[in-house]
Amino acid sequence: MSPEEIKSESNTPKDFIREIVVEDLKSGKNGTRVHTRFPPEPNGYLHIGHAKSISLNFGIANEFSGKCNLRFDDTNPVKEEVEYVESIAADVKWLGFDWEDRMFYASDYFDTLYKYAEDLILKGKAYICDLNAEQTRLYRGTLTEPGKDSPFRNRSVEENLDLFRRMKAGEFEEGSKTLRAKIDMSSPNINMRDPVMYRILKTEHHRTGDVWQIYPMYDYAHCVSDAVEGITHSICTLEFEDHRPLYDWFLDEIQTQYHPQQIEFARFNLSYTVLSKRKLNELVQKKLVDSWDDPRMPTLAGFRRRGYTPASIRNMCEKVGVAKRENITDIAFLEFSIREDLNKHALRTMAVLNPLKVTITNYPDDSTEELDAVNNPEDPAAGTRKVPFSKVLYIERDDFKVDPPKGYFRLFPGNEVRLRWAYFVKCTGYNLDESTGEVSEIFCTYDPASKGGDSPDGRKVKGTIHWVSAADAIDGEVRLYDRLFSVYNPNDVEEGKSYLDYINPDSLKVLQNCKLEPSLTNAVAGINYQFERQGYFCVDSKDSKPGSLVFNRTVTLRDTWAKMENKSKTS
RNA sequence: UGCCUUGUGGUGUAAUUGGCAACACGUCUGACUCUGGAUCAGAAGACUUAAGGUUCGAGCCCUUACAAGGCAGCCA
Repeated sequence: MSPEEIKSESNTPKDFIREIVVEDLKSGKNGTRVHTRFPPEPNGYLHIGHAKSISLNFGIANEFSGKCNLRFDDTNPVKEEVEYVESIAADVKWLGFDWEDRMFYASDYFDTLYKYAEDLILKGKAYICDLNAEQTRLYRGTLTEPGKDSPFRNRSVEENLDLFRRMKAGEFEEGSKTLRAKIDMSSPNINMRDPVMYRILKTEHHRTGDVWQIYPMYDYAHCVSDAVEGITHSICTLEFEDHRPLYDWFLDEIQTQYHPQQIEFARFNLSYTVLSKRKLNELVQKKLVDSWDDPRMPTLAGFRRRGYTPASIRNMCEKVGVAKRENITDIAFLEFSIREDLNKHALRTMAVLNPLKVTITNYPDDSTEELDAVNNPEDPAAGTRKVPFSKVLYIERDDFKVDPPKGYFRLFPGNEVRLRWAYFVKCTGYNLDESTGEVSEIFCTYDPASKGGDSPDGRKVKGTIHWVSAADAIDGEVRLYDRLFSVYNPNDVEEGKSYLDYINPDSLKVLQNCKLEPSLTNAVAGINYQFERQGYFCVDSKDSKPGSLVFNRTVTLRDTWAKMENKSKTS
């Protein structure tokens, strides 16, 4: 990108990180390079919070003709597994980002890290400490009191080097020794109080197997990994702000060729859900959801199974912006984003979720006809399809009322509505189920002249409802998903309660024997459909089988009628 | 009670060397409509945490408060 382009770009509003990048490009700090990285620890599945970090890092690289690496921060073998690296890579790819040939691991640099550690020892900037974990904590001091020097702080370089090599060789027990940076035990920044660089861990590593007995800590490994990869801007979340002086200290002491700049931004939070790995894990462990990819989970796997598109997630991340203040993004942003995308792209179909039988009394008994239905009014290129019509149909139970409330303009005795893409029908009567008192079926007459959905006499109807031919319908299961929690911020609840007390009991409703239009027979996972007037749905990738289809509701359509009803109920 | 960071409509973000607080979501009207969807038009909603100060003029600069978040793993 030329300086002129950078200049003109800088007129449009930018977040503070992109501003820094632009400034660095102008000053030539890193030449013309922009190089970021997304550095997940492979100890869990990616969630929507990671999506923001991913689109920030890859997005910046793309915008400035730079590069973004995928790097697994795998310095703690006791928590990390290959299963996670695979799912993480798949999720990043699904989101639509490409690390090309740059998938790296912090463990790729274990040799380098070790060598630099010896250099630091040689410089007298690191020492082997025999304090155990408990003692280390005591010596560290507190937030308000300075720490005390470790009694091992002044070992000779020779002794330190010897001990470190023997640590590496596996001569010592776990927890018996650490390598520490020699900085300042009285620093007001606790991270600078001789932080541990290496600990002894006799656990097999998912990539390096059992060759290492010692593993580097995050603070040491991360900055060096960034430097080795030539990262220019190392973007992380706010809780690492206090670590920045340490990040810089290591790189200054080691004198790496590159010295990336760490920049912190506020992590993403979403209303009506939780995003901590611990809490998400607890939901799975306690079987409050069925797995990590349960469509109610805010994991990328969950959103994917729910029917969210990568574009909708990327768009939301962009719109939400990036800053340094605590925030909770309303899930309405995400819902807007998915509706915006699906409205343009989803194929319209008709599906009756709670069927009510309708007999068209003046329609010939054994006749069926094929009517043309538009696949997507937003996209003429999507074409049309045929839908079978016959004497007996199903309509949505909610679309008929014996006693319609004010403003209701669907079916009720004496009222005429349009069956979408079919005919005008007028309700002439209904039967009640004697035991329950519920409407069991209704009767209508149709106007043959209104075929296709318009009456030649110019007569208008207020309501249009969806329907499906009883003889041609296929049965299917439909899972209606809603927000997982019933409160805006489940992380901040009444004293004595936990987020688990606020799980939305109606987050999942399963409907059996829904009646779907026959064109849905061959529906497959990965395609988004709109069930007209209801919402967007997709085939469940796990439980759906040909012949016994299962659909997930991604999100409802906006429903201003429901809003009006709710308002009159509460007022 | 130490250090770091952050306070702008309900929510998320803007405001270019100090110059009428902008945009999006949400909310509310109305129009249109073969989806009570979409679309279109419009409205309401913030004296920018508070109090001082500098200035012709402060969301922006300076004080001092207050509030929120983070930090005492051999986690990341």
